[in-house]
Amino acid sequence: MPELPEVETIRLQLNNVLKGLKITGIEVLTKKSFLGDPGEVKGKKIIGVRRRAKITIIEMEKGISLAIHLKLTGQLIFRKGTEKKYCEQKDGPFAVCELPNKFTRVIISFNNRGRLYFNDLRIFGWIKVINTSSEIGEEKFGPEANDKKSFTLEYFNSILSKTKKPIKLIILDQEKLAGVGNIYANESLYSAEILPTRQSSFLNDEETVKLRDSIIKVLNEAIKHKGSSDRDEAYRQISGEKGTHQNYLKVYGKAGQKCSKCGGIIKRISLGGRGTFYCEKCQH
DNA sequence: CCGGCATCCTGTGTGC
DNA sequence: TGCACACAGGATGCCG
Repeated sequence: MPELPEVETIRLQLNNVLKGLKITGIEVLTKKSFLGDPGEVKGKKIIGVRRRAKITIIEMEKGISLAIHLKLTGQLIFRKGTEKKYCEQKDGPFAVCELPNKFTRVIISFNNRGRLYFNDLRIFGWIKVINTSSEIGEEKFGPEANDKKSFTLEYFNSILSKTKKPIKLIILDQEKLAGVGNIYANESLYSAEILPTRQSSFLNDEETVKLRDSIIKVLNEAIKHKGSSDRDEAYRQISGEKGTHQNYLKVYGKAGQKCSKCGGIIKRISLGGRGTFYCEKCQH
């Protein structure tokens, strides 16, 4: 679920509330969800929270970090015993009125009585104690997709020219471009008016420029709107509130509806085993 | 090396 | 109402 904009929103908010705190305890409720020794981080002070691709990295003193991947259904909810809890959605697996809940896998406690709840319905996500960034394969990731300085046009041209794969699969490949997931791959291609199935090496110069601009623009817009909580509404900000960018999506999950630009019908196909949405009329 | 598929899990929605 | 099946935002590992 969470892609770059959602993880970036969480990172920013966690950085605000966790910086300077000490970890006082780690409770692992589901073994598969926590990799490494919880004792290694106990008592450590938090220096800051950063992000690489879709991984949140809580950096502590002595070069130790907690790397967190939310995969499809992970949530990170921060709460202090005293503060008013967010409670809008009472039912369903992603409601966070009462914590811990059935899907809470790890609870991290801090010296200000705050707690960070890692919830994950499908148990695909993980928290990992790391000493070096290579333990999460950081050096393998491509440039950050929302950063026009590292994601250059020259770089984009070079990776596209080398492959015959459909363009959507390339922008979803974290080793080529870091942070784009299924929602924003669909939205970016729509914005650039390019079909997801187009062969990468056949994009012309104009299309390549437009697609790069669209990816950067779409991701940064979504960050402004604090991410998308679509469909099952798993994604939450650290307060438990939903994001708002779902209200701005143009094609993702909209099969059968009218395109807002041209009135054409939004189609759904499967590409690389993932739901793929596009407007047949305005994407070429 | 590549594409395609199954896999890790649990839950919801749809159609018969 | 029951049941079977499709689908779900990610990423890896296996196969031929």
